[in-house]
Amino acid sequence: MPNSPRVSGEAADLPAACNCNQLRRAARRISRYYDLCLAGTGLRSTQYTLLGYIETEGPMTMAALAGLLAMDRATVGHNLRPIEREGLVDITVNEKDRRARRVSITGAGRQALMVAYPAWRRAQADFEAAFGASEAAKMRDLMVRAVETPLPGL
Amino acid sequence: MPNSPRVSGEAADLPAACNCNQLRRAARRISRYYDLCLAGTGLRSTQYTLLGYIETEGPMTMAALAGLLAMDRATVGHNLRPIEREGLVDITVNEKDRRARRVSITGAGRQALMVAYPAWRRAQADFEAAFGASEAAKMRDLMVRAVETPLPGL
DNA sequence: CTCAATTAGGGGCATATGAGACTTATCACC
DNA sequence: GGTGATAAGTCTCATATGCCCCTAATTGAG
Repeated sequence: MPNSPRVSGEAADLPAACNCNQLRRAARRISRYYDLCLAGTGLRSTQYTLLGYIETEGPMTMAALAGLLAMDRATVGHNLRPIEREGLVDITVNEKDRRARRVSITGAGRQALMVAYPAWRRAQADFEAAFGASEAAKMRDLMVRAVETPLPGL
Repeated sequence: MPNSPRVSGEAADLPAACNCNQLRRAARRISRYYDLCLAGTGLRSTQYTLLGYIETEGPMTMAALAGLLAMDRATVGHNLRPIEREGLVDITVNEKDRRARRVSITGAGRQALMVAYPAWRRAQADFEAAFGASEAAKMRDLMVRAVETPLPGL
């Protein structure tokens, strides 16, 4: 067919030029590797990160967790469900402000974190060996700046 | 409590040092912004990207799409479902290799892409204005290299 | 003190993501 | 030309992600 209308000239390389697409592509691939390494520890990468923040920052509200993770409040609630069910975190009503919940890590949660730590270490080390440690540091810095970039309406 | 055992000394800043976490944090935030801009166009960012690849690269199998998107084959199948239902792509059996499916964009799919293009352009422009165009280019380059980094068992 | 605006979460919905087991089809080797 | 290995997709299941709308609680303006 002679007429397969393209969206536009500039759009021809859209996917490759799209910041969002490239970010998500890389996030998928790296997440798969970290999850592969974590397989068998009982924790997914999201859960490992969630527990890690609570462990290092101490008990906090879901909104605070959402801020740390650059995650929607509702998503935090959803993601806490499985690890609450397994007793890795406690969620209690904050008596000072009864709207809020206090999310804290349990002994079992710390245990799970310790068990998973070597697997995470392996993922981190493998990735940095292949990608380059300094490149990885550069990448993390860019990611932090991307998260902190103010965007209209967000 | 004096004894709140920490996982380990090195683990104290785990979440911030984790390549996977920082990548996902940024992907969440930037995705939210692109999706916010795309709201009302009828396409999510994933769907826009999927259609964009099919439009620019031409009809291909799900496995080929999975490769382009650094996405699991099953996930490609799932993500095609909504846009197939809405008639934006056609999925037909490849008669040369009856295991494979040929995924192609339809006229309605090109139309949807054209309608969403200004919104995508706005998201891209806004992000690069705030983050810096050269930083964005640097980021995309790092993301491509991350995807192409060989990892054991992946 | 009162009431509107705001904030914290929950519930429902839809898409996004990938593992694992399975089905079907192709290919390579003998 | 069988036959075992491999490849493409699907189905099921569980988690991940974020929207909207809702309720409850707090805060602020007057």
